[in-house]
Amino acid sequence: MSVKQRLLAAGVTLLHEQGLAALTQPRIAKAAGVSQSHLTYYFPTRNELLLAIAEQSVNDALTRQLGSPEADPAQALAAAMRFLPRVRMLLGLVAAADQEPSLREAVSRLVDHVRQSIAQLLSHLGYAPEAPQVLVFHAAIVGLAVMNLGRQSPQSEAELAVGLRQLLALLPHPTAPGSPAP
Amino acid sequence: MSVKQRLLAAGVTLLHEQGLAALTQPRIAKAAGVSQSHLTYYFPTRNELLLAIAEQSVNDALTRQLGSPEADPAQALAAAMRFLPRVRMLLGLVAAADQEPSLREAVSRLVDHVRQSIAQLLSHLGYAPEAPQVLVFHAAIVGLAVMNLGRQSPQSEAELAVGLRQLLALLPHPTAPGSPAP
DNA sequence: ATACTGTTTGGTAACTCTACCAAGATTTGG
DNA sequence: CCAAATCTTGGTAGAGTTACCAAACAGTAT
Repeated sequence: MSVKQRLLAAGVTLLHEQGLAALTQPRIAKAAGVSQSHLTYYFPTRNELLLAIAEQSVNDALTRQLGSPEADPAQALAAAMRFLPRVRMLLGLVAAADQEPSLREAVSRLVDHVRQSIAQLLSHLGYAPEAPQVLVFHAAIVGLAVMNLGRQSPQSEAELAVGLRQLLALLPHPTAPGSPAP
Repeated sequence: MSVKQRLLAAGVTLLHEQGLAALTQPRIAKAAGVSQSHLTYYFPTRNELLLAIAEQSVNDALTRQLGSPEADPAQALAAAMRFLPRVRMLLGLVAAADQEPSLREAVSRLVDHVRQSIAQLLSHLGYAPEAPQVLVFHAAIVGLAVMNLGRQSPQSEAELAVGLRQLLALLPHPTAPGSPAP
């Protein structure tokens, strides 16, 4: 494993576990087992580092998400919302992109990919939603996950399940697999 | 206006315009026109300061939101999603609460209040949604706003309008249609 | 061997941030 | 009017951060 990969892996882990504020050069370098000054050899500025970590994190999440054919897609969605490290990572990404316009393209790609996999998941469930429905489905999942991260209470946990159930109820017939859309 | 109020107002402004990372004692003190050391007189620790600013910000947003009987509630919702300073503030609050459990109660109160006002807005529109529908409505609005903050692109702006329209279409018929569909 | 290229390290300058302290300035209560 | 409480400031210790630099190191081609 190259030093560069070790650095990126350490950065992703840090971003997952402690959020954007903990993503500093000394901590990443220490976690990767190299000197801090050596990190700047690979990533001269903090923005380059952040961009590389963001893309790595995005790729990780997508391959993990797309690479696993879930037994129950609805369960997979629920688990994804409950998985705080990823929500934390995404929140950090959004906050960083808000302040650093060069990151927004990466965020856009991530949003598109996630939405595509949500559409795929829904079609596996027997739904055939149109684009606007996938949009609100995606948005609602993001919103539920964010509101859970900020509260981390029994109530917010419960809302994840209730919200998901309600979302599925809003879509066209669940019991008719392969049902065509108008 | 007392010094304490000036400090809180400056903190809210900073949180709105530059996000959580910019919320430091020196900057708030400078914006409020007092010495930095004096800030610690009122707020000995950073967490106390952050909590006070968060609650002030929450109260501001709610009173402004609830205090104005909007001509068109749907327009108000669209405007709220597009208002980046508030989204930025909420994102910072969530991130802070994620790392600082003592903030989560304030976030919970905020979430409840916002959801209540959304329900009120929807009933003004002629809808009579049940609780789970308000939940997904709220979640979708949060998600749309967050995804827009992280991209700030023409596409994300467009999704705000499309998503809102789709959300309203998912709810039961308006019993008193005040405005014809565009 | 020698020169060249890329890797790695320790050290550090310059900056920012939080928290504290001693000492004035101002207001308030008796 | 005076004393006590409250407010306010400059200064600073100590920790953390980014970014840079000179120098040691390793491999590879000449």
